[in-house]
Amino acid sequence: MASKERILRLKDETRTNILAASIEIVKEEGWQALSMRKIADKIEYTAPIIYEYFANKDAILNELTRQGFVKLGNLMQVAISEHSDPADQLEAMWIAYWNFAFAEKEMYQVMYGVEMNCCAMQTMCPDIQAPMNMLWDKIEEIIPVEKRTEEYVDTKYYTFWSVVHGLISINMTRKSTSDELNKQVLKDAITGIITSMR
Amino acid sequence: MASKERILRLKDETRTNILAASIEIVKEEGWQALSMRKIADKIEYTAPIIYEYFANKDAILNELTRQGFVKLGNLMQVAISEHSDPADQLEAMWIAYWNFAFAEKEMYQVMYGVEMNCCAMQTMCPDIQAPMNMLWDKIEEIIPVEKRTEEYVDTKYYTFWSVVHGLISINMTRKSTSDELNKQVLKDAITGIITSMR
DNA sequence: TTAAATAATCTAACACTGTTAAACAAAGGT
DNA sequence: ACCTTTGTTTAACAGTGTTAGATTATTTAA
Repeated sequence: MASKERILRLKDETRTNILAASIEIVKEEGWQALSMRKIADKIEYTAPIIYEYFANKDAILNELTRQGFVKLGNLMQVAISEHSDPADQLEAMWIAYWNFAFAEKEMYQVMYGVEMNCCAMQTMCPDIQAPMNMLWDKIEEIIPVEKRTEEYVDTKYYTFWSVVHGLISINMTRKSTSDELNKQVLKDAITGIITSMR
Repeated sequence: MASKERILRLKDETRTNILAASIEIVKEEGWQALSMRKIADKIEYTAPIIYEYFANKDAILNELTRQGFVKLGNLMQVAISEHSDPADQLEAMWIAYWNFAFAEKEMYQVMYGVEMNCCAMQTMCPDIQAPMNMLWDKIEEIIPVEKRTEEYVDTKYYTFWSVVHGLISINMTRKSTSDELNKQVLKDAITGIITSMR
């Protein structure tokens, strides 16, 4: 009966292998170069076998996206743990967000890219919502009680996200801009919004 | 000898038809549904003749992108002409940018989408640079002379763009946010940056 | 007007893509 | 040993961008 477990473990392993191979290809050649046959080649199987583990290609991308959000959430957790002042924590969280975007560039593109299938976003599984909630909660914490309405927190959250995400996407298409300029704008924007909301 | 001109006019016409058909398909089914055979169907030809007018599919997308930037530039020109105060002009320009993004959603995605081929951006033909220059110049105009260094203008330009583009992309993936909230954040951000830079 | 040359257009194919159905092989249980 | 289930592959379909060759239509020259 233990062989059942071994086989389940093996199945799980090739599932993991599929995802690992996918992420490898995406990192090497960009996510538009990801093909079922290329994945199959890398895990030394033929393409149809992948459909035993994932419904289709989108399901693979969805899973990668989910894992990306989990990773981002963990990085934010670390950022929080390294500071005590809420404002410092929030800043560290956004910088973690920024660093993640460039450390896992292709990942970020799949996670936030305009081109992604919108259905994935509508599902909005908890893992995907987690980083957003972490930021939302921290923003709420910083805003003084007398201003703290849901709408106000929302506004600030979207302002933050817009600035950071906008800056990231602009830097992904045009790499010409200097890193100092970027960090300058980023830090300025973050501290600006933080001071403005308390 | 006038027949030569007629023929050239006809050639130009089918070139225009190809672009018109493309934009139609893109608007109807999104830019990922654009295929050479679908274009050919729409202009009542077969696929290979498109290659008489465009080197490949990317060339078509590039041309559409160029035309998008031209259109955006014109809209900005109108925005300028409708105000006299530079700060009002700049605000109107960004709002024109915002409106363009949603009026020509697919266009904007092709123009600024993270997924686009980066080579198109490296070429950076004048038409593509035009709207950027218009904004840059207007920002420069508003900044008082004592602060007016190239780096400072750059910083402000990128801050603007980040906020607006970020807000746009976020709203393109998630439509849930209320329009009032968006306009609020947009106007707040624009006036905020404007007051901060003079 | 007819013949040759040129231009315009299409057919067919190649090498890909995601995806599915059917065939096959290997293992397990009875 | 047989049957069933599971894992895996082969072959195919419909679609993609793109190109070479054949075909048709038009213009030019004799």
